[in-house]
Amino acid sequence: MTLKDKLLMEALRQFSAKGYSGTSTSSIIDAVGASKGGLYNHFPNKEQLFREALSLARKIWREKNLRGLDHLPRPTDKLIRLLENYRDNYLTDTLNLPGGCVFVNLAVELGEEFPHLGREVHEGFVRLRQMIERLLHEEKAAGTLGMDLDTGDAAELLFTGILGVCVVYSSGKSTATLARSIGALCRYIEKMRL
Amino acid sequence: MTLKDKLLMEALRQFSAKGYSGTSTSSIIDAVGASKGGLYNHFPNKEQLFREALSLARKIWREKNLRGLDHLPRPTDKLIRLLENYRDNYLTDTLNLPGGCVFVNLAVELGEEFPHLGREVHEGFVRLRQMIERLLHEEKAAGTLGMDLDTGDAAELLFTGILGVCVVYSSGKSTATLARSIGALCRYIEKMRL
DNA sequence: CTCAACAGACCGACCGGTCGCTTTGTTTCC
DNA sequence: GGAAACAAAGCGACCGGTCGGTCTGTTGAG
Repeated sequence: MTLKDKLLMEALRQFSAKGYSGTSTSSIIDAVGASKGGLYNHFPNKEQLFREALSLARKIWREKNLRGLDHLPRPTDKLIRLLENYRDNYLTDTLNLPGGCVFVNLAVELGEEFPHLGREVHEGFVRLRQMIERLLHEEKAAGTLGMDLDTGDAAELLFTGILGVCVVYSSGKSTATLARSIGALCRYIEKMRL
Repeated sequence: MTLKDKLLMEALRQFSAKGYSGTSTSSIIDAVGASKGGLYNHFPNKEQLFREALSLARKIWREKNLRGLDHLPRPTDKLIRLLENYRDNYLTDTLNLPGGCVFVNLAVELGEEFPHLGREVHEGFVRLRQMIERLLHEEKAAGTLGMDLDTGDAAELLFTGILGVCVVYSSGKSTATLARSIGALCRYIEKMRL
């Protein structure tokens, strides 16, 4: 693995756990046994290192959370799989994301210090919500979801629920609590099906 | 208002928006027109200033979110009122909490840098969840909630939903989205009632 | 006069970032 | 094939500036 990759992974680890301001370039360098010059050969400044670490985080998010969704024909099965992925592959990926979901953890700090990055993360949230609502809408159109269900409200519950789960897990790091929360969300989905 | 109070309020404002590491004592001092001596006359160090700002935040949380709950006899009405308070009095209190819910925003950063403070915040989360489940349990015991409802699962949905709402609002600061999310949670409560 | 409250100069440590140097790997020429 | 020439990667001392925190001096109320 190249130094750049090692620096990016370590940066993501530390940023996700300690925030942007709380992470110094020196501590990233020390952790991978590199030097200032080595880091600044690959990144013009700390902010760019952070941007690329966020890109890596987006890639990891997709790889972990969307895994196995395309095999499943039923939209609500995709949703349940997404939740299980959050529980089994994403949030508990202590190698890459020891601090939990970096987008949830840094949403605020970013919005204040780098408004543009904050907006990007916010748009990611919006897309997740839209994806959930689209899946619910698909299944409703297929007629297996109960005609009285408000897919917007249900999407809202699932979406905010997922983000809340990320907060609780980041705060307490309890896999038992994580499993209980994800389980409650999954059962909510199962109950809305006919 | 005394200098100490002004410093505490300003500290809470900045900590909630920029995090602990991202906020310097100097910027707090500048914002209230004070001096280093003035601040360190009242607080032995930055960490203690932060601890007392968190205590202030807990007081504000109770004042804003529990307002008017005791008049309401029906437990689920209390829950709906709590959600409305989050929407109308707490999250949108731009004077004290321009960054949104400080507990949600700092849950991660704290756990890593001040494990003890992180645990305190986490315990606050657990208490909120317990309060929600207790209210649901009360109403279920009163027989107006449907015997097949799993109060643990419902509490989980509402609890993680509230935290998720805090994240989204902190990230986007959209009152329209906030109203929609809170509305979805309220309708979820109303639907579970007989 | 006294003493707590406050102001602000000051301190060492650490921050993000630069720069000159060494090492390493690749290309080129014979 | 092998050595010279070059470019890129990596290193670490160093820079100005800011951090949290200290200390001395001033001030104003009782």
